Amino acid sequence: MTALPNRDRRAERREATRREILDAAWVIARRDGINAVTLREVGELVGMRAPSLYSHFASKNAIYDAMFAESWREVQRTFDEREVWPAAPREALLAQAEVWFDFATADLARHQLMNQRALPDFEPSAEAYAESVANYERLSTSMHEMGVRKQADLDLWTALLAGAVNQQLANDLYGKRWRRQLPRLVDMFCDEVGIPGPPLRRTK
Amino acid sequence: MTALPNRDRRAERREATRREILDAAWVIARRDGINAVTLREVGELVGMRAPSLYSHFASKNAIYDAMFAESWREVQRTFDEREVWPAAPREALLAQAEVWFDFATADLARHQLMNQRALPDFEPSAEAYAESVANYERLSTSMHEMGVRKQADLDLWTALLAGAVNQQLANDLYGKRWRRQLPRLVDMFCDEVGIPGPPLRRTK
DNA sequence: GTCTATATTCTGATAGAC
DNA sequence: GTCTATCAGAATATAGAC
Repeated sequence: MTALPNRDRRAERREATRREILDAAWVIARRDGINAVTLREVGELVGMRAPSLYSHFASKNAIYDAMFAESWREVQRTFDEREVWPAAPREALLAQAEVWFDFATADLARHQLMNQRALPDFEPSAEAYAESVANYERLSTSMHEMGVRKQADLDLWTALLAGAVNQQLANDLYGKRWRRQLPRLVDMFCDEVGIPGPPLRRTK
Repeated sequence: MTALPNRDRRAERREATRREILDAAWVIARRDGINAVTLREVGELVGMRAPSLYSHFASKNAIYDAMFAESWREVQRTFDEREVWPAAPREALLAQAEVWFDFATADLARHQLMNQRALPDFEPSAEAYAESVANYERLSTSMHEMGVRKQADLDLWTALLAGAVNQQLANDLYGKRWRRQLPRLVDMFCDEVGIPGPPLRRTK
């Protein structure tokens, strides 16, 4: 009985190539927009001809699908990586808002893929979409623990965050005009839904 | 001295054709997305071959440019058409918010053209962009009259509106989940920036 | 002002040799 | 798994006849 090696070098290599392909797609997306990714250029960046990509992804949309899924996993990871959150509820909410805001505004192409329907012929697969749902559930649970239990209150919170992100990306791509509003938005939200605690300092 | 006719029938006809072309482009955009407009299909809908469109528009982007400009003119017109606005400031703000919200959510393709960068190779001309600036100035003036004078306060207001619109379009396209939040958002805003008046009824 | 014909270029995807 | 060759089709835009 010969023991198999406990590392599958072939699978590792294969996974590394998929990684390279996705990285190349991200480079193009960040440079020219999420729409501008073409198989030819992805291939060029990884040193392959376009048809060879089909050995690793079933289609172009399969590449987008993997990008979509990994973006949402990255959100989760970004939240999980931070071990300490403020104890005071308003400070905690602000910290969460800032993490989400910074993530969303750090990469316009990613944001368009995740949150806007920028790709006419792309719809995430069920598996990829599940990553996004998982993130919403993390948010929902976290808010529930803070006492936000009504759907309408959660909707209010997502609207406040989406609005700040959206305005920042649309009107002040490299600035901080709407990021500065986050403490204010958190206070307004907390006052509205009855989360106690001393108000955060505000930017008036 | 022969009098010229006081109607230029040729110019009228020409303008009517431009109008038909734009209408056809809107039909396609609403059906398949703003990206999906092609000159072939626009031509088909107006009973022309694609190259003939070049007699009326210099390029495909010139069509998008006209669509962008007329969208913003339509916003202006929608606000101008309404003669009576509530006297109470909070009611007035709510009415304005609803008008904007309803306009923005009525047509996803139009919203993507106006407010998101859904078309990689399109940038509005200076003339078209001026229509959007004019709208912001109308908003700014109107808010100023209500006592909202700080840029940060105006930014707050645009973030609240953008957030509600964005969430509605992204997560509840045919519903009213975020439209119902408008009275609440108005009250929160007024409390925050010091606009007096009795609170609106809220949806909690 | 509309047409035909065409240039030019690009796209995602497949077949089959190696 | 990667290649070459190619398909099949789409796109915007231009030239020039009528």
